Amino acid sequence: MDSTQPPLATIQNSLTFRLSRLQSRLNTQAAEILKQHADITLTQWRCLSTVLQYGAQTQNDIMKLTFLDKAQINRAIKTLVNDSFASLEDSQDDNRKKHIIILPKGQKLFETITPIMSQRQKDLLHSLGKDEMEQFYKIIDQIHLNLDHNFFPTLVPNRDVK
Amino acid sequence: MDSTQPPLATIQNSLTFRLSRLQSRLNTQAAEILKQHADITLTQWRCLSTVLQYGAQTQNDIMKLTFLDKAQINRAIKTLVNDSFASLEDSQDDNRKKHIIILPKGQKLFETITPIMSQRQKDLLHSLGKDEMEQFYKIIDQIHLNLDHNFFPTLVPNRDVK
DNA sequence: CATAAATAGTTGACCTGTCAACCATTTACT
DNA sequence: AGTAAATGGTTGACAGGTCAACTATTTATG
Repeated sequence: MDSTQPPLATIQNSLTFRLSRLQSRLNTQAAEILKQHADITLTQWRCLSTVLQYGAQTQNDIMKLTFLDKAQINRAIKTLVNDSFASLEDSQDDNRKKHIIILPKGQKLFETITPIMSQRQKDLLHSLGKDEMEQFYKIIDQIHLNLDHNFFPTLVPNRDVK
Repeated sequence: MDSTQPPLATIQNSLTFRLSRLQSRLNTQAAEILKQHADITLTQWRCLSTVLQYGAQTQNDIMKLTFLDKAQINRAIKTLVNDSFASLEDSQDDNRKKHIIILPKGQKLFETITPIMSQRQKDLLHSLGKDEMEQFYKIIDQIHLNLDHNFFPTLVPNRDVK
């Protein structure tokens, strides 16, 4: 391979590749920010803010809202409870459900981190126009739709290579 | 939480959240496709195609091109070698380097999978115009730049919450 | 030339995400 | 009412990604 300049322009044409790289950097950064201000993971943060911002009351609510894995949610909540950010209480109407109560410590954390995360998002989108951003979201949605719509007729079970 | 319709519109406004969800779905799908046609992981596939498409000759080349973790690359290559998709030979000029040689089995796999992956990408971008796509890539690049440019002055070491 | 620094690769430990199985409870069905 | 199915939550096992330490070799520096 030529050591002067790798053909980044070409390899980075792969959509999935580019997204995965961006995603990985964003995750690392978010995790750093969280670790810096309190010892909580990104998943824990997402659970906490889903409860406080979007009114999720149970693990199942969080699941529906975030599409995170329910095992992951369960463990994140367990840790939040362990660290006194939250507590669980049995539901009256349905004994399977457990209501997630955010304790003062969790509230305080939320209030500290939220503005930081908002600012981060602003900075990430720095220099992007409003319509560019909307365009971006629109495209993400479209890709989701394309995923839903079961394309890839050529990929359905077939002779394998192995 | 109201059981009728969760406020998806609001939570999904988070850039990182949306990207992470999209990314996770894309990964799952790619992994399925690969598993279906041969037992190789997404990382292994990326290593293989980086060698064959972009002329990477060493693990380090792959690293520079893909930004994958070098431990991850090392183990992926090890497995590819184990499964006779590739082999390693010591470099003449530099005894630290090991040249990655793709064996016929690896070549054949590459030739089988490549058109499938290309088609997949086409399908994912189905109904997106060329300029929309370019716009999309442009925005991804801009976010990368914003990440590089060390924003978040408010986030530098500070009083913590803990 | 000798030492220090950089580079390529390797490994172990750990952490996160994912999958499937499972229990308890509730709901739907006959 | 009694059984089957669905739901909410819990757990164990495992694959994947990440981090840091380490070896061996090469390059840079005084």
